[in-house]
Amino acid sequence: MSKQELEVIGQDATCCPGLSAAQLDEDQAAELAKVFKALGDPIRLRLLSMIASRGEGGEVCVCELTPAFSLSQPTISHHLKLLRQARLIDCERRGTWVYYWVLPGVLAKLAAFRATGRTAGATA
Amino acid sequence: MSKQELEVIGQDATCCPGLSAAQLDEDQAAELAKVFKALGDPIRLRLLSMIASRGEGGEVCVCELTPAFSLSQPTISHHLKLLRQARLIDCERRGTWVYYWVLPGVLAKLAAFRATGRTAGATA
DNA sequence: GCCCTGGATCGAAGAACGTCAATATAAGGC
DNA sequence: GCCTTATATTGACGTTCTTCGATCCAGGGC
Repeated sequence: MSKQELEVIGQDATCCPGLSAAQLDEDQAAELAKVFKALGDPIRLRLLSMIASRGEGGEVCVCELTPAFSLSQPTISHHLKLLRQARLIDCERRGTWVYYWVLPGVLAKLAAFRATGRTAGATA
Repeated sequence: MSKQELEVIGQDATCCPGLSAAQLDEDQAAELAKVFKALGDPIRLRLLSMIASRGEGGEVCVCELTPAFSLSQPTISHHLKLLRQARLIDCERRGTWVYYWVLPGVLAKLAAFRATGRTAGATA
């Protein structure tokens, strides 16, 4: 099923016809914009990158993330919350610590957007 | 050369190892965030979608874009400027009218980011 | 029970953003 | 030259974002 997406993405010279296939309606644009907005901050991008660096099924403790930035602990916690609200990551408390991991779904939808111009009307 | 990227993107179940390959440093994150921020607004997404709907080499006149939204003409002009500053589109004046088209480069970089975790240190 | 530690939440301050009306600029027609 | 049309720029206003210090909550050890 991902075959068609692959082909379109593969053509660097014609990368945009993906976008073109169908124009975004207002609802699709609003939903997509939320995700892009969540990614539109360097701190959040680095947080996501650090969490994703553990690979499939990997987790990172907040106690590893916070000291990696010269920002206060509440600020990091706030950015993690925004990433969670964008359904890009999720977390679980285990004992004293909280662990975060990446949710692949929404990122996959972004790729689908580029490839087909649609949001693959999944989970919302 | 896009072969490897294709493979990674194709695996929905393991969509994130792409991100994982290399962690973003501050500069990469800042540059990427600019693009995501430009995409993080529903109006700009729809503008980009409308322009991209003309396909490779296609153009759209501003006089077609502006009436598609219930926003003032200066506001649309402002959003187009932001998309231009993010190197997502470019424009040219021909007579009285101005025509916009999509620049494939940066969008391709976004795909590369998802696929390899790097920004393919290209133009900007 | 009390204390300590790791994280989240609250509330406020400043910066950035989206929008508009007004104005400026560019090009064409007279 | 002047007038009109299409687009960009300016300046202002309200909203949203980012950040912080202060505080709260959850869990573990005593």
